[in-house]
Amino acid sequence: MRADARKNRDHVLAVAGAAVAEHGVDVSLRDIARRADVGLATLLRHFPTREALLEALLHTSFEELTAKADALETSASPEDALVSWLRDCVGWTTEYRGVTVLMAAAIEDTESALHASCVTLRAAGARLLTRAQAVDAARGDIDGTDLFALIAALAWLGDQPSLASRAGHLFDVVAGAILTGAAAGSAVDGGATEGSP
Amino acid sequence: MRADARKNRDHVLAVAGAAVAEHGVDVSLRDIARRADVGLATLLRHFPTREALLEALLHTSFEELTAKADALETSASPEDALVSWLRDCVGWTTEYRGVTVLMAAAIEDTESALHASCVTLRAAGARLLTRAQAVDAARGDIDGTDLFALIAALAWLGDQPSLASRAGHLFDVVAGAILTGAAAGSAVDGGATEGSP
DNA sequence: AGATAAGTGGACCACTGATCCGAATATATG
DNA sequence: CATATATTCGGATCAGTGGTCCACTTATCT
Repeated sequence: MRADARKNRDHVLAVAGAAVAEHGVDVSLRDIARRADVGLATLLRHFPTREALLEALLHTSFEELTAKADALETSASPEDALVSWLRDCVGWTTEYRGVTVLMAAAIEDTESALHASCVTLRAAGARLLTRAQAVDAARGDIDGTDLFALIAALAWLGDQPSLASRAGHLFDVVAGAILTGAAAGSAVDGGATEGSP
Repeated sequence: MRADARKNRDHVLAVAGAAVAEHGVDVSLRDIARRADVGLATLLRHFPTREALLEALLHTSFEELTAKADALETSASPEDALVSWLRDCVGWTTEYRGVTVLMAAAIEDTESALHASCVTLRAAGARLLTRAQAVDAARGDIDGTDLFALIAALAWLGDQPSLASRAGHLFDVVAGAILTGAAAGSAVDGGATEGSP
């Protein structure tokens, strides 16, 4: 790649990061190009689709999450590791408003630029889940895809302005449903606001 | 309203129903107008926003769901009534792909044409929930909005092609989390496919 | 320095929801 | 039945979206 192209690419990526943080992943690509003083065509050549742009943007985040899963696998009890990692996953998505829908679509779309990252993430979660199931800390009738779906659903809740305030509490509820309950009381801090209609 | 206008309105509504059933709630309004042999402006005068069109389209469904809640309140045990109604709600949304996002946005947007219907639905669910909580059949730390959020999250799962296959099973998981567990085993048929990665 | 391959971005396309306004039309009145 | 009027209609238009094309510029290598 030519030096100026690399510079342009990096600059676009930096601007895109700011734009996504500000307006969510549905931000207009044309706006990003404008803010980067670059033609839309240039942006689209470096990143042919919105997914490709996001993949480049979120790549390190994905790696961090899978690394964290690996670390937790040896540093924490199976149930603590699982719940802690789930919390990290859901919490992470809040930084990228709207990314949940794209990830849900990508997990089965091998054409999507986000596909590989999503599959890796699911595998990392599946490892933690299996480990928890092995010691009967998590119910046995769910698999990695179920876990991925639950993460996505909880993350989606956090994306909805009207429901985001409940996301934290409902995370505890759902996490409690995943765990068998033996040690759930300590693993899940159910201290959220009591039901207040 | 003039007779021809009413006829036009009804015709548009019928066509919209077919279009939404076919392509989901994000179907192009222009397409609906075209299929109804009507100008886009005509459609938008009868239904100024997409929400308004959907409100007219889903009005009877909303009424049926709240009526069902009322009926269940006297015909079934608190836990059975709650779970059965939840299942109906989630199942209903599958007929209108994409409606979940709009409903989540409408529940707190008093300007939305769907606002009133969503609030009514939430209230119906809250009644069933309170009744179940009164006999300790449902956990006490969730309220009507939490329930609405959980329904929305499960419905959203059903909207995602890649995750829809898990929606049924995960409904059981989440329903089990709402119930206290005393009678959960019988109220929730956990017979879905075992985890098969 | 010149040849050549690579990168660029303005102009364009089809599409979206939304708005305007002259034309068509149903209804009410003479 | 004929005319007047108020209502409804829909094509034209606008700003916005993602995406594609291609003449032009520019960096790089010989």
